[in-house]
Parts: sequence; structure tokens; C-alpha cells
Amino acid sequence: MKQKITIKTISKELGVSTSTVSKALRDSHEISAETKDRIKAYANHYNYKPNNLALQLRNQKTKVIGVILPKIVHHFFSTVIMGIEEGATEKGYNIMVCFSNESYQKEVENLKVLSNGSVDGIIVSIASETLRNKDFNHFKDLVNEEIPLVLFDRVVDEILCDKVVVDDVGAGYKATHHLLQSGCKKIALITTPQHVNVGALRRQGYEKALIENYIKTDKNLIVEIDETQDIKTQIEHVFNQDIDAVFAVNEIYAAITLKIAKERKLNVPENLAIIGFTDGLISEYSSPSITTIAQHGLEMGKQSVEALIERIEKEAENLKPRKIVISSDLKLRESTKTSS
Amino acid sequence: MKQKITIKTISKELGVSTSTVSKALRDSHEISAETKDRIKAYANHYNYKPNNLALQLRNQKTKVIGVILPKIVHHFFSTVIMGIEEGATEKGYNIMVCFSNESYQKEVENLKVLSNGSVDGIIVSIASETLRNKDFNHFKDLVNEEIPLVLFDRVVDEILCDKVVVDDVGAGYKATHHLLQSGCKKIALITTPQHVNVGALRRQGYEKALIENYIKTDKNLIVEIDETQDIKTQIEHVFNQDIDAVFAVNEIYAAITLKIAKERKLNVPENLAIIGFTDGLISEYSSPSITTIAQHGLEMGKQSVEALIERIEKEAENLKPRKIVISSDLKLRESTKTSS
DNA sequence: ATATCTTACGAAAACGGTTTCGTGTTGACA
DNA sequence: TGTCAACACGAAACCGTTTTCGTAAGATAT
Repeated sequence: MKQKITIKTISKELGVSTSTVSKALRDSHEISAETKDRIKAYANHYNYKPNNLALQLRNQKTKVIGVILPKIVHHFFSTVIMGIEEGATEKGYNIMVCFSNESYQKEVENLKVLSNGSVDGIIVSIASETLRNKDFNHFKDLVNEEIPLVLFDRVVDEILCDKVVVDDVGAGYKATHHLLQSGCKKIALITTPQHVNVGALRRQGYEKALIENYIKTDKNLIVEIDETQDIKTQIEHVFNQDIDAVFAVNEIYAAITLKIAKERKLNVPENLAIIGFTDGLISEYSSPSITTIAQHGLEMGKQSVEALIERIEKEAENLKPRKIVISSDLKLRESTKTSS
Repeated sequence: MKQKITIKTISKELGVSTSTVSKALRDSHEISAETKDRIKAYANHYNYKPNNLALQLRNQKTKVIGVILPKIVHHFFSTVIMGIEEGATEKGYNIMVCFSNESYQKEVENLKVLSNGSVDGIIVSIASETLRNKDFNHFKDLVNEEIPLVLFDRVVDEILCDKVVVDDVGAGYKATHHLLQSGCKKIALITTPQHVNVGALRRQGYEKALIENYIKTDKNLIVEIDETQDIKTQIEHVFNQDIDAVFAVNEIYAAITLKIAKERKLNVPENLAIIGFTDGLISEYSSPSITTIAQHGLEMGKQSVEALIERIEKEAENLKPRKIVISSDLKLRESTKTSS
């Protein structure tokens, strides 16, 4: 990189002190108009840009927000990151993005790297491995150091910080309820293992809706997908049961379900209704398009970053940890019948 | 944030100088074993972490790479970012991500923010608005400042820097060739406006394949999508022509084409073969699944970041700008007939 | 006993800014 | 002519770290 022009360069070149240069560039009243002009002209001509690192060190704030995501090639997280970026830019912050790849170890490392002063606060959605082994000490350390932290989507109660979640129980309920309303009775649930808490919550909503309609939940209709195995095979299993609807807790599972249904020449939604989760491109462009729970990732990202920035900037006020719940909507499309 | 513990704190507390602390923590031979132990124990106990900003300022390098993408909610860019992150992590770098949202203005701003010392180098895929208005001065300034820069996918010749691209012409050729081989004769092309150069290149490949087979390109079969208008309507237009195949330059266009085909009760691939570009989730999970050109976004991200880091770390060697071409593969699926 | 070499540490500069607190020069006013 | 304020600028500290260059004390060599 070319030798950057600094305040020191300017001061030497123009025969004034660095303080004068600094003040002139910040338009201080202490400096005479002509000196200011001279300095500004010079700075402008040589395209002077203040060194951000120096400023950050001086101001003891970076105006950068760290973001750790479990994965990125996933419509929901893409939209969240988009929302975070938008919200951050609006408030003059930048974002630094890392991925845990669902790995506990990488999450710990990412957290360590980000917590050494490079960022003013951190937004995280917890890796599934971490959720499974339930070791949250790296987060607790962060909280102890009083580094502003916001958790979204995949959150746990043990960590005392702001949280932004969708109303997973409500969403699971809405989806199931809609299927019941449209005449379905035997609804399969394709979900994640129980340690991924969002899966567990959506399942609660599912069960709640069934109970309200005096339907016993049938364990055989519930498939907990093990992502290390072939997903399609696992889902196909449930097709051997007598079912008339499927509620999948994410978009991929829903798409695969649709595919299997077609292979088996089942009419969707007449013979089999399908509802997915996360309103992504697959659901939108498949045919029939898939009715889904819209998770409002953009909104989630924005709320997360706003909460975080508020905490960063009002740290003196010692706010209590908050939990922000984003409501989710059912986006009706072609893969379900209209309510009857 | 809690008052962080610094070297100064330690030195005061232990009655030694900051230099001693620094050296002790870095295991310098200048410091006696007992002093080292004392200092390390203290640092450890109070969880001392060196302040990154100070280090960055001192070392005149940040170990951070800036990334500017036109958009993120897009499978290709998601995978690229994934690849960049992986490659960066491998070499001990972090990434700072910004989005131009296809806007020239935002691109300029992002570039300004990143070029003030916060990052050691920058990776960019140019915003479509910038490509349209052909104003690349912000990039040229960067090059003049000798800030390491790598452009990927959407690149232009005017900017002298490393570039990573897929073989777009070859890919367009491969796709078209495959359609011709399988017996299709009237192949429509759904592409972007000409200013998005990747679209133009893929079109070249398309035309080349046609010419080789003595088929005249028919302007009526080529649709340049204006994304500010409704995409579906524009694509439907070409269905009024007599066509037996469609080559779409991205995944969305391909998915929409498939949808229209189904609405019109056309059998895919018998009545209409479809090939897309960018091997994303939609193509994989739609039914029939869509044959596509796999763009190898992951590979692209990795190559970009490796090129950039090489340039950063070997800046003395004054490397010539390179152009790295990633080959693209045809991923055969259900939306095309097998070659005959 | 003197010269020289280790050992173990500290002072100070440097990275690039901002800011507080002087201070010399003017000009106004009594 | 003395006093004081206003003006315009500079010196120095500070943010947190590393590193170069001393240097005092003790050990060793001559």
C-alpha cells in the first residue's frame, strides 16, 4: 500500500503543528480562516483521509458490529444479515461477519476474535452444536465483560442478554391450525432434533393446535431429521403412514416433501397439503408454490441491530435484558387448500 | 462496556514497566522466569486480552478484508461469501461485509468507509447501476492508492486489478450446446440487459453454439429482462414464439420459466427443455429439478480471497494484475433431455 | 583491581489521531 | 501606559501496544 498521507505529513509540509491541522480539518473556531483554507486545500488535494484505526483507538469505539451466523447459504440468514446491515448503516455502523458453520469450536474462536476490541457489540445466532452440548460459557464470559450482545432466533435462557425471536409456538400453531381448518386431519410434522429449540417450540405450537381440536398427537407422524443422514429418505418414511398434510419446520424439508409427493403422484394440495417455514425463494418459485410461515428475517435483523446499538449507546442506563418477539405470518400459496 | 484490563493496568499493579509486561507476555528472553510467571499469572487471572485496535495501529495492518456485494439474498453471492470467509479464516483474516444493493452511490460510500485503514484489502462484485453508468473512478482511486483490490464475477477491464470470473462465454456455449445435442432447435435466451457484462458474455456463448450448428440467432427468442418490471410477464412473452428450449442466465429466470411451462401444461423436458445458471437451492429442489451451469461460488470466493491475500502479503513484489478464470460445469438434472 | 559481558529491566518513540491547556501577540479600553 | 480579552496557534498527554536502545547491577575475565 502506498504511504498514506497523515496529519503529520500535512503539518510538516505546511509548517504548522499537528493540533492545528486537526483543528482546521474539523473546522475549529480556534483556527484562522486562511490557515484553515490552506490546510483544507492541501488535505483535499492529496486526498487525505483520517485513519480509522487511530480514531477508533482514541474514541474507544469502533462503530463496528460483529455478527456470527451458523451458516449463510440459507435464505433466512441471508435476509437477517441484510436487515442487520441496513439497520447498522442507518446508524453509521459497519458489520463484521463471521460464520460458526454450526460448530461450537468455531463459535468460540469467532467470539474471541470479536471480543478483543474490534467491535462495539455482537449479534449471534447460536450454532447447533453449541445448542446440543449446552456449553454457553463463552457467551457468559462475554456478558461478564459487559460487551453488548444480542441473540436472535436461536436463543437460550441461560444467557442474560437481549434476544430477538419469532413467535415460534404461535407460528407452529398458526400453520397447524390452518391445515386443520382446511379439512386436514392427519398432519405429519417434519422437524429438527429437540435440541434445536426453535424446532421444539414450533412443535409445541403444532401439538397445541392438535389438542385444541381433540386430536391425539401421533408419534409416528413426527419425524426429527438428522441432518447427517439423507434427508429425503427420512421424510419418505412418513409417507408410509396415512397422512393428508405435512408441516415442515423449514423450507428445505418442505421442498423435499413436495418433491416426494410429486414422485408418488399425489396431488398437492388435494391429496396432500404442505406448509413450510421461512419464506424463501424455493417456496415462492416451486410449483405449486408452497404456503409458508414468513419469518420476517429482515425485520429480525433490523430489530436485533437496533436493540444492540441502543445498548451500546445507552450503556450508562444499565438496561434490563429484553426479549423482542417478532410475529410471524402465514403466507398462503398453492400448496394448501383454502380454509373451509 | 466494563473497563478493560490493559498492559498499563498490569504494569501499575505489579510495579513494573509496560515494556516488561509486554515482553513477559510475549515470552521474551529478556525477562526473568519469575517476573514472567508473576505477570502471566496476573494477566491470566484477570483475563487480559491485547487490544486489537492498538495492535492494528502499531502493526499497520488489520488482518481484515473488506467485501462489497451487490446483494446477499441470492444463492450465488451467499456461496461466494462463504468461500471468502473460509479462505480468509484459513489465513487468519476476518471479513467485513457491506452491500451496495446494486446502487452506485452505496458502492462509493462503502468503498470510502473501507479504504480509510479499516481493512488490508477489498473484494468487490460491481453493482449493476455502476456497470450501467460506467463510472469507475471510485475503483480507480483505490487502485491509485495501491489498496489491494480483487474484483469477481462482475468485472470490467477499465479497472487494473486482479479479477476472478467464471468462463461465462464457455458456460453459455456449454448450456446451449447441450440443448442442441439433445435435439432442441429453437432455443430461447432469457438474459439481463447488455450492460451487465456477465449476461452479455453468456449470450456470446449462446450465439457461438448456434452458429456452430448453422442456426441463425433469432432476436425474437432473446429476452432482456428489465428487473424493474414484472419478470414473469416478460418471460411469458417468449412463450408465444415457437420454442422447444429455454436457456436462462440465472436461477430465478429459470424457475419462473418452469412455472410458466407448468401453467401452460407443457411437459418438461419433452416439450420444453430448461437450463438455468447458478446452481442454487431452487434448481435442486424444484420438480423437475433444473439442469444448470454450476458457477462454483465457493471456489470463486476462495480464489478471490487467496489472490487478495497474496497481493497484500507480497506487495513488495509488485505483481501484475491477474485474471483467474473458474471453469463452470453443466449439472445435468431433470429439466433437459439426455444428449442423443 | 579493572575491563567486559550478561542479565533484567525501564524510558521513550512510534503508530495517527484528538483535546486540554497553555502562551505569545494584538487590539481595545481605562 | 497598564490591563485584559480575544485570537491563533503549539506542546503535550492520551488511546494500547511493541520495540529499540539504554543502563544499573552483578558476574566473569584479565
